[in-house]
Amino acid sequence: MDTKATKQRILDEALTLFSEKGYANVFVGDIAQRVGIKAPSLYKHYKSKQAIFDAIIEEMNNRFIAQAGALNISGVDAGADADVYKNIDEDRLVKMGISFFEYYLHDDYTRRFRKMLTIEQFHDKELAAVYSKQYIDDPLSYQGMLLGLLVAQGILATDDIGTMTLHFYAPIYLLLTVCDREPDRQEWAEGTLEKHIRQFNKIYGRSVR
Amino acid sequence: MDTKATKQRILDEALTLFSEKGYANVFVGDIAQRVGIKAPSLYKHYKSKQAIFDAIIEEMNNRFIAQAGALNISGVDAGADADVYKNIDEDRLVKMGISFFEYYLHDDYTRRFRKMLTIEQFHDKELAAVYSKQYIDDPLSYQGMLLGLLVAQGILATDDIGTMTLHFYAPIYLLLTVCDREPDRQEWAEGTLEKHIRQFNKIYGRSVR
DNA sequence: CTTGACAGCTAATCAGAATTAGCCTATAAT
DNA sequence: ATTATAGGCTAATTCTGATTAGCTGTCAAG
Repeated sequence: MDTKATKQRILDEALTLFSEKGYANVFVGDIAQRVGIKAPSLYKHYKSKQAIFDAIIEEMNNRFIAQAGALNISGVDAGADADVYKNIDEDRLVKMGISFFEYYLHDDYTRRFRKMLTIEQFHDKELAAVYSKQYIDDPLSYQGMLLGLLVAQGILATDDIGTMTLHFYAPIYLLLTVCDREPDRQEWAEGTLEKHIRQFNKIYGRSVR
Repeated sequence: MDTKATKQRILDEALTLFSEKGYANVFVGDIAQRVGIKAPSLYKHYKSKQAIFDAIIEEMNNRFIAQAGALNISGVDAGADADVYKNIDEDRLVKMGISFFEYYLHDDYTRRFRKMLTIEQFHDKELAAVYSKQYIDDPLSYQGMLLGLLVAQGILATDDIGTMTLHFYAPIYLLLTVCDREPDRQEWAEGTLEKHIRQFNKIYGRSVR
C-alpha cells in the first residue's frame, strides 16, 4: 500500500521542481518522471497541476503549525537555561543565531518551500501574506520573545526590543537569501553571520549602557 | 519616427508584466497589446520573447553604470558636508537611510526590475549574480563607504565597518522586500525604518564608546 | 515618380503541455 | 470465487502560445 507514498512523493518532487524553476516552468510530465510514473497517472492522485501546488501549500501550513509548537518549547528551554550559564552569554547568542540560520538553510523542506514562495510571492496576495508571515513576522516575533527574555535577565539592554530584534534578524534574513541564491557563498555567509552576532552582543550586551 | 519609441515601449511594458507575473506567465500577445500592436509585429523589433528579456537585462546594466556614477558623486557630497553640519548627525543619517530606501522603493524602473529579478533569480547563475550584486554587494559597499566617512570623522565608532554596514543595510533590505510584496505595509515599513536608524545612531554614535 | 526598407497586419504553422478516454491488472473485501 | 477499486498505461484530444509567411501602406532618398 504505497498509494499514500506515491501521493506524498508527488508533492515532494513537485516541490523540488517548483523551487528550482517556478510553477509555470515545471511540466506535469517532469513531476511524473521523477516519481517514476507517467503524466496521466498523476491525475489519479490530484485533480490538476494547480491542485498539487495547493496541496503543497496546505501541507506546509500543517508542518508550520506543528513546528511552531516545537520551536516554542525549545525557546522556553533556552530561556530556562539562561540563569545558569550567564558566563557564556555571547556564545549562547551566537549559537542561537547560527542554529536558527543553519536550520532554515539546511532543512530541506523548509529551504525548498522558501525558494518556491520567493518565486511565486507576487502571484497573489495570499502567497505574499504567507511569505511575510513565515520569513518576516513570525521570526521577528519569535526571536523578539527570546531576546526579550535576555533583556529581562539583564543580559541585553535596550528600550526598544522590536528594533533590537530587527537588528538581530535582518542580517540573518539577508544572508539566508544570499545562500538560497548562491550556495557557493555559504561559507562567507556563516563567517559574516558570526561577526554580526558578536558585534550585536557587543552593542546590546549589558556591558555597554 | 517613433520606431525607437516603440522598441523602448516594448521593453517598458514587458518589464512591467515580467515584474508582476514572471517571464513564463507573460505572453508576447500581452506585451503587444499594451504597446498597442499585434503580437507578430513585435518580431520586427525583437527576435524572440527571450530577446526582449535579454534586452531588459542589458538596458539595466547600462542604467546601473550611469547611476553608479551619479551615486558616487552624491556620496562624495554627503561626505564633504559632514564637517559643517556635525550637529545634525542623526538627522543626516536618517535622511541618508530613508532617501536610499525611498529611492529604491519608488523609482519605478528600479522597483520593477528588482521584482522581476526576485522572480527569476533562480533561473540561472548569471541572474543570481546580478541580483546579489545589485541588491546586496553594491549597496553594502556603497553604504560602507559612506559610513566609513562618518567613522573617519569620528561621528560613528566601530572596529568593523563591514559588520556595521550590514547592521545599517540589512533592515533596509528586509523592509524593501516587504514593501515589494505588500505595498500596504509601506507606512509600517517607513516607521520601522526610522526607528531602526535612530537606534543605529544611538548604538554606533560616538556618544557611546 | 519610384523604390526600398520599415513597421504593421492577418492568416497560417508548429510545438509543447495539460488533461481526458478507455483499457488493464492486482488486490482486498464480500 | 467474484467483484469493485485503485492506480498504472497508451493513445487521443484540445488548447495555448510562440513564431513564420506573406501582404500592405508609408515615407524618405534618389
